[in-house]
Amino acid sequence: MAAEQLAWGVMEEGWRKGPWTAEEDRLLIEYVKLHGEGRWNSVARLAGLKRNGKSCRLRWVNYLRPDLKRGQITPHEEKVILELHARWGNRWSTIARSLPGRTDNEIKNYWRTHFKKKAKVSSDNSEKSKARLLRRQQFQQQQLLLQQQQQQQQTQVFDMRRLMSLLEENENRVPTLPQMKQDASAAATTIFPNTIDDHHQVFLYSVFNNSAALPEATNHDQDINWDGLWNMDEFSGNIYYSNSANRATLRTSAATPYY
DNA sequence: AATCCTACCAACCGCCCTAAA
DNA sequence: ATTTAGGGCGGTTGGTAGGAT
Repeated sequence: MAAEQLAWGVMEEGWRKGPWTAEEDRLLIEYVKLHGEGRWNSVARLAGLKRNGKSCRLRWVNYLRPDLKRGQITPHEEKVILELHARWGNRWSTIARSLPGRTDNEIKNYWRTHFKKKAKVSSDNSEKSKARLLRRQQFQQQQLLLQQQQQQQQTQVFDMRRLMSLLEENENRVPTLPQMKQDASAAATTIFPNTIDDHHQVFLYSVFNNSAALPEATNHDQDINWDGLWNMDEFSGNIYYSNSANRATLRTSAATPYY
């Protein structure tokens, strides 16, 4: 192990590792000029570099390529990253294809440093979410009792404001899609025992369902509710995006009932 | 001034896929 | 049908810089 100790910038099995020197960069650039991209394992032999093919490819793709965009990620790029990550998850290369000049590595690093922490905070909040869910269930039971008392005198009033408050109370939870449908239906029948019909149920369900359509939802610069957004690891496949844009949509819908 | 902490990011690793031999 | 080389991808590591204590 003596001469091949695993440290930065030392030789391992004949290959140099660690940070690239300016001279190595120059040799690699020269190689690509002459031979084009590809055949990376030939670089060592043809360019006189003591780097393996993988290392050369990575250096070129992530750092030396002339079409790379330097500098800070712009707010617009950040928005694109957020939207595409919501859609694709950690498929960094797929996301990178939508951001010319940015590499998957760059985007991945950006994501981890800027947003991963929020995801952790969100995960820490999951216990609180469970407590909120319990309170919500209790609330629904109360509502059911209340509704039974009022049922006799209930008129055919479509009170969307009550629905709004119920939805807002639950804004941070992350239900599954079947739960969402069930909840929408339950909320509707709780509040509108006599009036709810298929038409209204379809509407209520679409309200919940629209909340999961992030690309449209985050095409706004409003404050995003990160708690709901970053919980994807824990709730893979059951993502619920809650943000002010959705609530704004809901308010609009409430003001203009959907018939 | 020294130490600690955090953000940033270049580079590596292991796994996987694909095409050619 | 199998093997192998080349390359892509996502996860992780470790060095560095700068700010906070």
